[in-house]
Amino acid sequence: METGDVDQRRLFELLWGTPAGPRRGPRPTLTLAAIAGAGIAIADADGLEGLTMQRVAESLDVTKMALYRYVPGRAELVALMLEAAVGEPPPPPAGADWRGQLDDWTRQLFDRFRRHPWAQAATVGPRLPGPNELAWLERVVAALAGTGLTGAEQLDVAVLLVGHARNLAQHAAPDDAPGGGRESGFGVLVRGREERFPALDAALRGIDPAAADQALDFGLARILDGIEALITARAAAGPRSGGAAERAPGGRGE
Amino acid sequence: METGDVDQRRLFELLWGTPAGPRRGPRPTLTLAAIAGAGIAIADADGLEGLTMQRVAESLDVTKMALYRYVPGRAELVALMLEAAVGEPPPPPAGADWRGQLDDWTRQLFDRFRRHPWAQAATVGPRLPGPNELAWLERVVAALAGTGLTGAEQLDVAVLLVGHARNLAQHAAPDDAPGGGRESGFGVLVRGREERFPALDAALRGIDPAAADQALDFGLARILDGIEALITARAAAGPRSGGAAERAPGGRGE
DNA sequence: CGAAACTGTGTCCCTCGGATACAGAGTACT
DNA sequence: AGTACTCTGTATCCGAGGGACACAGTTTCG
Repeated sequence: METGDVDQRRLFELLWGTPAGPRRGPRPTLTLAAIAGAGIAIADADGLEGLTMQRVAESLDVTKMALYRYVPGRAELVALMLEAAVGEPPPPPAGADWRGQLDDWTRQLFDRFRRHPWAQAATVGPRLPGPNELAWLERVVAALAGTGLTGAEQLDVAVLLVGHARNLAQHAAPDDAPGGGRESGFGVLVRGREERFPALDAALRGIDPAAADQALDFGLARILDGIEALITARAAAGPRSGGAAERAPGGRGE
Repeated sequence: METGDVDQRRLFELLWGTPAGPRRGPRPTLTLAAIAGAGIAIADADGLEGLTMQRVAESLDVTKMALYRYVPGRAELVALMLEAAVGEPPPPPAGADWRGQLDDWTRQLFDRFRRHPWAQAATVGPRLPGPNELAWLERVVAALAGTGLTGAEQLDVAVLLVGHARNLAQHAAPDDAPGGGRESGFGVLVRGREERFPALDAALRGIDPAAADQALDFGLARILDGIEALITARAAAGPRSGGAAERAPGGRGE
């Protein structure tokens, strides 16, 4: 499993190509969308390691090899599943400023990741993004237009938010830890080793098991606060004509 | 490959257990550390999908099945490799405040991830952390002790920073994109579809290819700014006795 | 010195991704 | 209409890889 060899050219055609005109032979019984959908259903239930060409084929009432008429291999199938699973980005909330838009955007993306835990594993390493994925990105950059951030910074914000949504979805994926307190996860590991992890022990002691798992909110608020600080500082410092204001000199932001 | 079935009990023993006393039979020719090291070398070179029990065994001059005397299976081997690859956390920079400590911490972790690209894929989904991993976490929480943040918030900061380091390592892993501009990555996809991704196109146009890939710095600065804002606000609002100040009410902070 | 326990090995099996060759179906051209 | 071409789904086969199992050799304890 996990051959990893992706046929970039074929995959590009699958993700970005047009449906192609009328062919000559017998008409296909399957569609890319149907195959991706079947794959998603399986991966949602049993994870990526439960996704086999055999099972996808069975769920579509065809032979395993029939799938290879549509998809070059497993890796490309996963890429198609990912593109279908993220779907089109939702419309931005009406009348929201950049912060409201990004807040909503991140939560929506988080939700997508939570619904498809396998998407975590499918988004490791450099890969070819699909139209939907790029459309999500477009939303972030569009929301930040006119804030005074440079193009590079706008993309960096997108990377930052995607990362946060992705990561938090991972941590809270199947809500395996009912309480976030000392009883679950790290708690049982720290117990009995308090002298080795004193700070962790102290931190875990003062946790309300009910009000935990707000890591998404917390991190998102911090990130947006940091961006807001940069935007206001940038606006106060030099409200130049909104032209070719490039990456501000000075290495590490601020 | 990627069986995914992890023997939690055995793995816990491997990660946290003591080396055990003298046994009876012939003394083992291998060590867990040696096996993990061999695995790391292979995965560093060819990625996780290049890591097979066969190859690990060959590089240690034993049979494949000999490995199973030490490690329950491939999944557990990867967990051991991860624990060994992250290693012990570096000592905090002398005389640094919480911000300096966290900044250094994140960059060090980023470096670890960059050195072992497979660690990305090995850290998806909930898993049992090892002593080293917990020691890294301890450092963050220790750095934040006395800042007025609650225990839960301190852990949330750790999650946030780990996520950022992990994500950025992924994006810039093998510096495949020499320039970050319109020529690489998204650039070629946006070109010719400017009407579909107008904001992306505008953002990509104004990018200095040389000064790109500062996403780590940018995101980290934003995150730390956000945390700093919270800390100062918390200190200004109510400098109570540093006792049981729990999660501040108000849902989405700020 | 024998028994027990542990190590490394050889062999076997199953699953899974993928290549290849073939038979049928539908379309385009004469 | 008929024929040739092309595309679809299939059956068969292969190799790689993870892991079970039984066996032989080795070391230590009673």
